Amino acid sequence: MSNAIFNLNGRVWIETADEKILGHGRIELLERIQASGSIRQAALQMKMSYKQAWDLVNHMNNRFGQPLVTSHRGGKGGGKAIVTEYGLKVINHFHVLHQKLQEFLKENLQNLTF
Amino acid sequence: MSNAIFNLNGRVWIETADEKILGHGRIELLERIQASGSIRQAALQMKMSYKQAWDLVNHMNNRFGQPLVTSHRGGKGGGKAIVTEYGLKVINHFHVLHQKLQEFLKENLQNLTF
DNA sequence: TTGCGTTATATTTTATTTTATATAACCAAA
DNA sequence: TTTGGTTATATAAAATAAAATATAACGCAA
Repeated sequence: MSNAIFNLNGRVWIETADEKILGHGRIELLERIQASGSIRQAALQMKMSYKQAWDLVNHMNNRFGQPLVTSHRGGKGGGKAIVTEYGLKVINHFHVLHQKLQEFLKENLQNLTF
Repeated sequence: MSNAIFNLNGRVWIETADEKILGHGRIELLERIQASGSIRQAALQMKMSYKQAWDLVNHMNNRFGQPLVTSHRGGKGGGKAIVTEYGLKVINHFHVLHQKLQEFLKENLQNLTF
């Protein structure tokens, strides 16, 4: 039977020896960049500052061996950002992990006795 | 084969509809209170302020149906805090969850391809 | 060549969180 | 009855984090 009061939740993330480099929030950011073609639009959608979004993208690009996002300024629309093939692969990979975790959480919620 | 650069990590926690009420850090706090018999000593060990530790304990006691920690001031040693039977049960339960998550993480690290 | 909307970056300001400080209440034991 | 070390609580100070602001660079399109 399920527990009506408490819920079991969780997160997974990718880290190096000393820092987190990819998790739930960054994945959402990547997806919104992919959908909008713009770091700024993605930031607005997630109610974060452009600076914060740019820092996150920059950090990911630095930590992974190759860029997950490439960007250009000027031109039609003022500029653009796209998620690379590698970035898309990372997103998909993370989705699988996330899905598996949801199953894990669902299974273990059943056993909660408090 | 395992991945030499990246690691997969994660956490689980108990929450109500609107807030987290028990996770990794609070469990460690409970354990240290149990071991030392003191909120203050537990806080010192975890390098957090007494206030922060007390707030966490108070929050847990409020959110769960019954207290996980009971405390008394004055007397021998100046006062004391103990983890209730219910609290001990919660700790053990969380340990099982944590252990299962570690296995989950270990299994899925194998599949990391980036 | 001018304007547009974005990327990229630095700096300042504001807000939030954390830590420090102070103080009262408490009670067993000396 | 005094001491000691803790619980419990409030307030002030300090440290961090977040947000706002400003500005240059950019290149396509009108």
